[in-house]
Amino acid sequence: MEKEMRVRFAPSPTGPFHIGGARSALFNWLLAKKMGGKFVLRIEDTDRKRSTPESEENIKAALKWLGINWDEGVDVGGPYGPYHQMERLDIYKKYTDKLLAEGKAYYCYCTPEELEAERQALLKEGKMPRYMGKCRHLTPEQKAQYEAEGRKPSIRLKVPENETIVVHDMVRGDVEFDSNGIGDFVIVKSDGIPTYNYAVVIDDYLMHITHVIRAEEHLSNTPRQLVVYEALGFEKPVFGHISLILGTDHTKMSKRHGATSVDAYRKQGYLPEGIDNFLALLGWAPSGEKEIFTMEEACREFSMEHVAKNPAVFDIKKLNWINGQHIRKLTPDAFFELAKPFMVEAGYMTGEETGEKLEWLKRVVATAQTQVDYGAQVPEKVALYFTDDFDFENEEAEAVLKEETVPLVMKSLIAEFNALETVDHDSVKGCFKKVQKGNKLKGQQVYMPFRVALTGNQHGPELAEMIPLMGVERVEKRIMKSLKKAGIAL
RNA sequence: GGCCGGGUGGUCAAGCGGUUAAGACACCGCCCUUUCACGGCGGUAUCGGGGGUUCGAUUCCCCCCCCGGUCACCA
Repeated sequence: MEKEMRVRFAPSPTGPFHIGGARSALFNWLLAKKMGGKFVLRIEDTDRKRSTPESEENIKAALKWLGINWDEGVDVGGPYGPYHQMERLDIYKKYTDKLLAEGKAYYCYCTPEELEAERQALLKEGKMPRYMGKCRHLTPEQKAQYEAEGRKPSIRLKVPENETIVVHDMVRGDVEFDSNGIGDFVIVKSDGIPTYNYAVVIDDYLMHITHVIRAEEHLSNTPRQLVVYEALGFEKPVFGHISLILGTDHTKMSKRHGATSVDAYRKQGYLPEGIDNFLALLGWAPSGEKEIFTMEEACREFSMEHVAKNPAVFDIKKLNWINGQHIRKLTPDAFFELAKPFMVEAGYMTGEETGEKLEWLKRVVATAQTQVDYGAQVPEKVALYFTDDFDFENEEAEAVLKEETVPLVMKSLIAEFNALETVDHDSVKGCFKKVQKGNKLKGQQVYMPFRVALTGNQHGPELAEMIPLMGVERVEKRIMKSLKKAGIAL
């Protein structure tokens, strides 16, 4: 039997959850689901200065929102916990002691200033800055001397010389590195906390991770981690480095490219299925031509073999289109729920409405479902139902009302509406037809002036849909006001 | 700068030695519609450059160019 596939997502809680992180998590999740494996969520909180509980909560909430649930990890537990690195310090220590005892690692008493001086000197010579192993062979006397000075040592790993380190990568193939390009790096900081390149190896091994899928920025870290695997005698996982997401200027996506946090998109009223769909398409393509799909459909087809090597530019227009497609598939009630916070924010509702008022709001919001790409766009689309105060959009619109048939059209239409027993789409439509035919007018001559008088705009939703929602009384008031403004008497 | 990765239309991308080089977004036009949107149909536009290998290169190899990543007691 094949060994169970186990993947992980291991963010550090140092800021709002980034869209790039979401894609890494998504690819891992897709792979795990596809292969019937397990997805582990580990929190890498060893950077005590930047890690915050808020960030961790933000990440977990965003993952849940996106539908990326974890089988093992923080909060849910699992057989290989704990899943916060700061709770695993004793575990790392055990391995560090072993490395020290075997002479594979050593104490380094260099100060940041000394390190910086060495780096600058190397740079000056045109060499690659790296640690040259100054403390590699300290005598007991020298150590005692440093200790007496009160220097707190860090611990470095001895990196073998003249070796070719090859990373077997699922998306890039074999990538070779020269071990001489890597200096003895720090595995435990002077405060006793392990560094990323060290802790990640121990954790991945202990958590039985079989496939490490992460962003390309980690590719050049991988040879360092491989050295740790060797020193510890651990079996290595398979790696897969997916490309970066770029901004429109082709540099790594950052704040100046607009919203980069998952939260920002959630707050704009994007759908998790829209974001997932878009992210999945960045670096991966399904075999067919269908580009709109659910998470379930995606993981059925997902394969690392079809993951692209080249970085992808984040195109908000395509995201909008994809999200719009998912919005159109929503039930009216689901769409209403999506729109609600924005409607409340716009002051169009309180969220406490019930009965007829609520039903009316739902009907109004429903008119926007084919018009928007994300929730925040709803209020502007339905604004005309909430205020009777409007201007003509331009002179061209106002000019429409100067037609000589306008007074007749207006008078007849309003009379017809008032005579209606039930005001709904079909009956209103009937009124338009009756007035049009009865006066032998063209559609343009009746619909357009009425639209302009009613909304001030030449474009908008279907009149037969709009009028029942506004009610005849309001319609009449708005018409009269517009005509007066345009200087037309009935 | 060293090391590493990448380069198919404006963007996301199929392609894996022989194709009229898919498809999607965006853009333009047409249709539907009273208008807009939705939807439908169609169009413009691409293999970074130069050498090889081969009967034949977008596809394989080399060089150049361009872009990106990384060189921390951050992850």
